[in-house]
Amino acid sequence: MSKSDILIVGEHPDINPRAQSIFMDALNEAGIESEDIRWINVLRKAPPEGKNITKTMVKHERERVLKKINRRDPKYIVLLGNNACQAVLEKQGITKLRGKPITHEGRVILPMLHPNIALHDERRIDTIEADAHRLRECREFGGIPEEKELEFEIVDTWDKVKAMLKDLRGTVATDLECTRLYPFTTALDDLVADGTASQEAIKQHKSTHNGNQPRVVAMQFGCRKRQWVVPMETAGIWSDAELTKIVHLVTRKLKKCFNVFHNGKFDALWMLERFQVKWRVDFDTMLAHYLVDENDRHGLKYLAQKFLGVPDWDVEGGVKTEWSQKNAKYAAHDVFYTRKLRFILKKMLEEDHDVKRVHDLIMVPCIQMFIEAEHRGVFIDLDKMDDAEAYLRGELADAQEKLEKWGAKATLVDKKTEKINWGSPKQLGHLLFEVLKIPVVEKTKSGANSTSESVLLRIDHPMVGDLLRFRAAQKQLSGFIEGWRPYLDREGRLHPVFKLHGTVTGRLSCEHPNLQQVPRDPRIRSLITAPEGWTLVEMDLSQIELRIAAELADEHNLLGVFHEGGDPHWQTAIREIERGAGYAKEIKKTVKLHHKQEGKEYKKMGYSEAVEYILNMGGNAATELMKMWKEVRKKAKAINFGYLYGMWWKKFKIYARDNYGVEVTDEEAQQSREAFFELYPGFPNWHNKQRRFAQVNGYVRSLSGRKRRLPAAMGNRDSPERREAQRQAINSPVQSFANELNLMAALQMRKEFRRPWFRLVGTVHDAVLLEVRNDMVEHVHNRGLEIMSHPELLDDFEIEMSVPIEADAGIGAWGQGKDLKTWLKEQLKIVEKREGRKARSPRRKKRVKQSA
DNA sequence: TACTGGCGCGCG
DNA sequence: AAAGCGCGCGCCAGTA
Repeated sequence: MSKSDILIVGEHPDINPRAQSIFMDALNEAGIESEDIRWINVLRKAPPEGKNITKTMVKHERERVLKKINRRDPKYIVLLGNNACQAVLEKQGITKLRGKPITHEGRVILPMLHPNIALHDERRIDTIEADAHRLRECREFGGIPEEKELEFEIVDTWDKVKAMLKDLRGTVATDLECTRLYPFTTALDDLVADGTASQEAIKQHKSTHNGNQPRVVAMQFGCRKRQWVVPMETAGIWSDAELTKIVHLVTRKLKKCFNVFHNGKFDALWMLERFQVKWRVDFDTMLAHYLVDENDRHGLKYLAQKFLGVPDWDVEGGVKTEWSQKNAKYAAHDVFYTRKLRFILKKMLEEDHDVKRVHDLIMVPCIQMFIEAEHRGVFIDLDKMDDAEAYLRGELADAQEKLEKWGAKATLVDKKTEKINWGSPKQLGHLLFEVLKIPVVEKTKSGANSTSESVLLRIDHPMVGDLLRFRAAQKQLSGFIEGWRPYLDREGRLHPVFKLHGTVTGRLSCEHPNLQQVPRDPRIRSLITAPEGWTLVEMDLSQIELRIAAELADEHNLLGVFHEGGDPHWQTAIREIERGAGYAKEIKKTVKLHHKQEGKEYKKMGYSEAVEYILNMGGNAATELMKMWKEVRKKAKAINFGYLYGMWWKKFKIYARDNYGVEVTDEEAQQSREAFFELYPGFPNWHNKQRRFAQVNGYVRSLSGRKRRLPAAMGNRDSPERREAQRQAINSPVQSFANELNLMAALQMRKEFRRPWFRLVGTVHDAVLLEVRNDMVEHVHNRGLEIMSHPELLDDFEIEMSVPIEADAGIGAWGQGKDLKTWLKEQLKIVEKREGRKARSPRRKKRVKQSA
């Protein structure tokens, strides 16, 4: 290693001395001395006080800097900050470039953060130190460090195919490179491919799919000694027929291997979609790490860095989506390290048997289940979707037109259209609070005048209604009509992706699009349904979190309510209303209607008597008579959950104001909270127990044994952070186990019900969404509800619950599901109609008759 | 021109 | 002193 072989390219000579010493310290730490380096700057002088360095300033210096570099002829160049990158590489984006050495004209160039940034944010020192370390590695290696054990073959001849197949045994790590993330060919893909897509559609396609068609670029396998990289669909090396052959040969061999993936659901789903083969995932390094540390990140590169301390092998985005030698090398790294990680994570997982059981009995089986669910997707009623779109566009235009009258007064206008942007909180705030001089109600965290819904509702101005209509229509249109279009396949199905590692509690998250946030508004929710001959069935665990909380806290009163088949949310609903003295008229009216319905004579009764009466009726009966009760119960549910998980009375005040329109006094709010805990005195004890446990141990567990690590809950010093962690210690086991029950039931249904007539298409935390062939609806309904209320996996986990678990089912378009009796009656009618029209079609007739 | 953070809001 | 939890996504605005 020769001295002075490193050239630092700084911004200008007047570097802040502290920044300079941070940088030099980092270098020294990494074993690089000051005599090893020389220094030049992009600018010869610092810019005048208060002036920033501009792109053009840098441009002018570029040539001089390059000349200087050539004269000094260093082996290694460090670029400090964005301006140095701009000057030398003509590239920007230091956060992406940093830490990744590149070779150029025989020199190694390493972009780093400018040490100035550490003056504002101390945490950046770590990054600077890491990059200094990378510089040392480059210097020791004499170039960009490479994995020495890596030995990959590009499989481009039949001889290599043979050799590869022979090598596929034991533990094999498998991975794919693809042109994009979404494997399904969409209707939009077709339009783009045949050139009939509109400009707008092309733009949409570009932003969701990078403008690519779904193709597999490479398929790679990490074996004991070698990595095999097969060029795939976009490479042009193998014909389609040859690829099919290779894929089938490989698939057959993999059946006998121990198959390791990093996020195997992704790869197996792609192979199922593109080549119709089923791959089994035996171990998933991403999921394993998720269970070992749910708070950390789980990316492959990150884990390789963390556990193996290897250099970053990442490449620019474009390389991953196109076949090339560089792509092959990158691909080989992926499987090489995935295979290495498997052995480390296996050990870590085995350190905790309870967590491992969650992995083995729930998470890994879920991989297979969700591959199928995502492959099937959810069916969309496209005609109805068009109707919904037309309605929403009308609504939006109408609201906007009515708003313009007020917008004309605003001075802040869009320069092009000279109109206010009603979707901009900033412009709207300017209009409301400065032009129209409406008193400010609330500030946002960052100090802006809030224009949130709860604020608008408290403003007395004629435009509020139209503003809310505008926002509602805009939200539904952009989120669920336009937002869904890029994902609709040729059959009109969406294929949401479920992330098994998406949350810290063990719940799943969902994206592309998110099925778990579809509005309950029937205009949107009922767009999700099933195709001809099939029916959508939703089953949900009723009041499951409350039941689990009752169980965990051993809360006798609440347990009692559940054993008697009561409805705690309804109780809270009526009691809280009573407190707020609202809805007296409605309560009496409902009671009267109920008498009429029952054929009983209504005798005048007092308010408190009516309250008792309506309590006994139950929420469902009340909702049948007056629809508003459903909404009231829903709000009460939020209050129950709020208190259960540590909500304070001040927030209840806000909640009562925003949801009931009632201004509650401090005393009343405090009473409300006290009443909840008087009603359920077991909860405070349980809260303390959870807080104490988390404080001592730094984690909590759900009934299944899944861990939620809460380091912030530890220690003796009270702080907002510790409080937050303690509330999480209360909520987490409940949320976690509710989800696990749901998954257990889903897994069992998949096991018991046969593919030709049953498909699980999604889950929503405490509910499953199923597609069932019409003739099997009754069976799935009856057996499915049994499974939901006691999945057999509970026994494998040795969990015994004293609280009864109950499930409900809705049959038909999502959110408009009917009970079994109603649905069967309707089916009979449909069949009769069909028989009247034509005497043929005996098969379908028979099926439905069987079920009826 | 492309990314990031904050906000607001959809769901459980 | 201050106190429900867990998500994803569209949009805006600021910044690179």
